[in-house]
Amino acid sequence: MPELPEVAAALRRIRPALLARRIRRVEPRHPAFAAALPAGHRRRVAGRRIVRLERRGKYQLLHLDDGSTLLVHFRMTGDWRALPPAMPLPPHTRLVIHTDADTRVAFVDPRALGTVTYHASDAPPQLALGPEPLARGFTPAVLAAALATTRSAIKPALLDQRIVAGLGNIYAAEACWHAALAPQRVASALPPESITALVAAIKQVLRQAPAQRYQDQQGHDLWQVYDREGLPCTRCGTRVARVTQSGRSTYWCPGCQR
DNA sequence: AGGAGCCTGCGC
DNA sequence: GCGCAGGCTCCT
Repeated sequence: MPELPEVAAALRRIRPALLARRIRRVEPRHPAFAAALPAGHRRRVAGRRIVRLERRGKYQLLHLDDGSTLLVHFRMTGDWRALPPAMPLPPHTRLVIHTDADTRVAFVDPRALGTVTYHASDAPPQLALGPEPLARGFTPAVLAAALATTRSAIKPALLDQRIVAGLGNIYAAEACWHAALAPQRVASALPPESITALVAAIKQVLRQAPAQRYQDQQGHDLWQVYDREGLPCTRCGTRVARVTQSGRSTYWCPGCQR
């Protein structure tokens, strides 16, 4: 699920169960999660109080009362579920946080590519992240300056979390469509009007993303180009195309994205 | 810049 | 079977 809006929603979902609570135990339920958070780290986390929950890009930081941090990333299929008392663990639960209030939060992740890692207070996580796209400070001038540092095409550049923090493969493609920009345009060579349109498109796409899934009430996907190869563009009728950029699928409309 | 690897599930 | 997947890191 996880691009910025979904990560933000997941963090809101578990906040009541975790904020100001003491962690009684962190229980890995998959070898990769046990390896990423070894017994020594789990021991240090046990007994600590969670004093703040923060999102930065697609990362989540659970700040503990001794200055240490649990750093969380959903990767492709991670998600949080707050568990009502006595509810059995959902399928694909990879890690469980148990609190002193007997609340439980499950890290659910079918592909098990997500990560939960411990960072002591003297070595906090160093996240190489660009600006938050929904912040006031994310302006055309800021994006232009960031894009000037890369030689890549615009759509892969939008996936670079150092340029802007939180866009993933879907919303990067959708933003290019909304801005009527071909995804293979050289990022550093875009004219100011295009950058301005792109900033507006990014903010619009992220703001209108529902918290759960990007679908209407009938369960239809709301994407304009993503996963629509061969279907008519909703703006100009041209068939949506799929190309590979930096190993990822990019969907775009060759008719109206220039 | 491009590709492999990490993991598992899904649709063709 | 095979290809693909809303991500990131490390390698050539």
